[in-house]
Amino acid sequence: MPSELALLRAPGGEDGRPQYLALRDQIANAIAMGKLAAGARLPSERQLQTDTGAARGTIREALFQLEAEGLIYRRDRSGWYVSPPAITYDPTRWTGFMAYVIEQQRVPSTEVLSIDSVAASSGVADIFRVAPGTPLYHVTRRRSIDDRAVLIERIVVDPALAPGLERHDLGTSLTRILGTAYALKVVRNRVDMRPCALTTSIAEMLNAKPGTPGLLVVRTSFDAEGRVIEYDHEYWRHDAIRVHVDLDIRS
Amino acid sequence: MPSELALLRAPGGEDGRPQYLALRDQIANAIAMGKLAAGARLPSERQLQTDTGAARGTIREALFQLEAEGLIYRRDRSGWYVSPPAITYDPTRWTGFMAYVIEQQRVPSTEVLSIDSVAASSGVADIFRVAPGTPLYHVTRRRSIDDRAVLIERIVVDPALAPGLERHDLGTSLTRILGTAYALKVVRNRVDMRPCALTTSIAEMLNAKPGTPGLLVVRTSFDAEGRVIEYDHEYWRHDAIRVHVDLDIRS
DNA sequence: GAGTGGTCTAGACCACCTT
DNA sequence: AGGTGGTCTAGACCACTCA
Repeated sequence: MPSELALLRAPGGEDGRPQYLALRDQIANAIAMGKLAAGARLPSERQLQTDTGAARGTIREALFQLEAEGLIYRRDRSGWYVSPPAITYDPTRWTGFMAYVIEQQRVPSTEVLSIDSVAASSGVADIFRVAPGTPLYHVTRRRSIDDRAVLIERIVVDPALAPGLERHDLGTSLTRILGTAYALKVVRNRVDMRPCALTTSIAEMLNAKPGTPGLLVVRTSFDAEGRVIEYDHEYWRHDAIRVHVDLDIRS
Repeated sequence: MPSELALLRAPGGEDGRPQYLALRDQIANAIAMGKLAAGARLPSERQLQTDTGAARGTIREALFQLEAEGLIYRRDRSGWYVSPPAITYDPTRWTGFMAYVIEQQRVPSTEVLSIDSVAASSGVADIFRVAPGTPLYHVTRRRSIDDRAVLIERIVVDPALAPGLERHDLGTSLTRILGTAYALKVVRNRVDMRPCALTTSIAEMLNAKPGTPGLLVVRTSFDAEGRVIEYDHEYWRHDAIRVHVDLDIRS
């Protein structure tokens, strides 16, 4: 049974254009035309093989290409799916993930994967201005948009500033908890971003294949006294985020 | 003749770890230990085949993985090379590419690939607040760090604000030319960033393979009157850039 | 012209997800 | 249990780079 996608034998080869790019174009078009909606599942690789007559490796190259462009993603060993639109992230207006996503008419959710007390390594101790070995909270959370897991974050918080943090519901907004329960108000954010590949451990938690392209966001939040309130590593699926900054130039 | 890298037969397979990840680790280690310096060329894929006994496809998977992580890059049909360190880009302190790179002890260069007058499409006309069809300058440049091409940019400028722009040397800092020759001072920057894949035309100009991971930076610069001074699309090699923002939260 | 990566084929077996 | 993607092999020919 041919797939509903009406794929032609990929015409590449004769002209200079590689076959896998021709197939990429067909699928990209199907997405652009709305024949494949966001979240829809693509035909299986073997189905695409019989549809197009190409070898499986060629099919997969086309899929990898689309993945790199952020048009599709995979759930490990389950299938390929059309990526939903990305969320816009603005570090200058940071009010927390939940508020952010809701503002963009999407449905956020947060799961706490673990919360531990870990002795500060020398690097982290430096950032928090505490002695190496000082116990710090490590909170690991998974955040989803419309039920698709899009990021894993590892947050470090100083228990001296937020004693008993583990007794709060960390499945909501940590920024709000720190503000209301501990009167810690963020007045300055330092944000670093860079493309990366998801490591095996992170990829597992995102139900992705290790090596999937990602974006690493490192956020350091300070209060008015210059103390570090949160030190946060966020590993995003690269197709889920878009960064937007709008600001006056410092003189 | 074995390569100088002393690669073992990749041990994967017996344990759960895939062979290509084991090979990835060996190469990543060689880079971390300094056995492969930044800019150094890796052994050829066929050399790695004979070194490790793995099939070429497996070798290439390891290389793709390292590429996604930003550790290595390829020059199309020439070979694989160790990536130099990334440049840190701070949109809040934007003073122009040249100044930026020099500040980080690297050597920048800029080539003008083309400069044309193009009728404004409706989208661009909107941004510049001119009638669609109004002629606008389109400048395409290639910028390199230490002689490695790292980004292609396409800048749009309104000739009404900068008449005769094409008669200036655009191989230097456009920001400076606009400031000194036209008294156009940027006071506000809007920056959008997102991971992308390099299209065929961009990839060609960067001497990269189409589909190579990249980062797209869209920058819109305004002057004190709110006029758009520059509208700029920058396509970066993803391993060449790191974004850093440090700011006070707006209340 | 020799060597490089780029593309492509046609198989195979596996771990895991799904039903 | 059947189907999915994940991994791997062993070839082949091509376009292009580089010396």
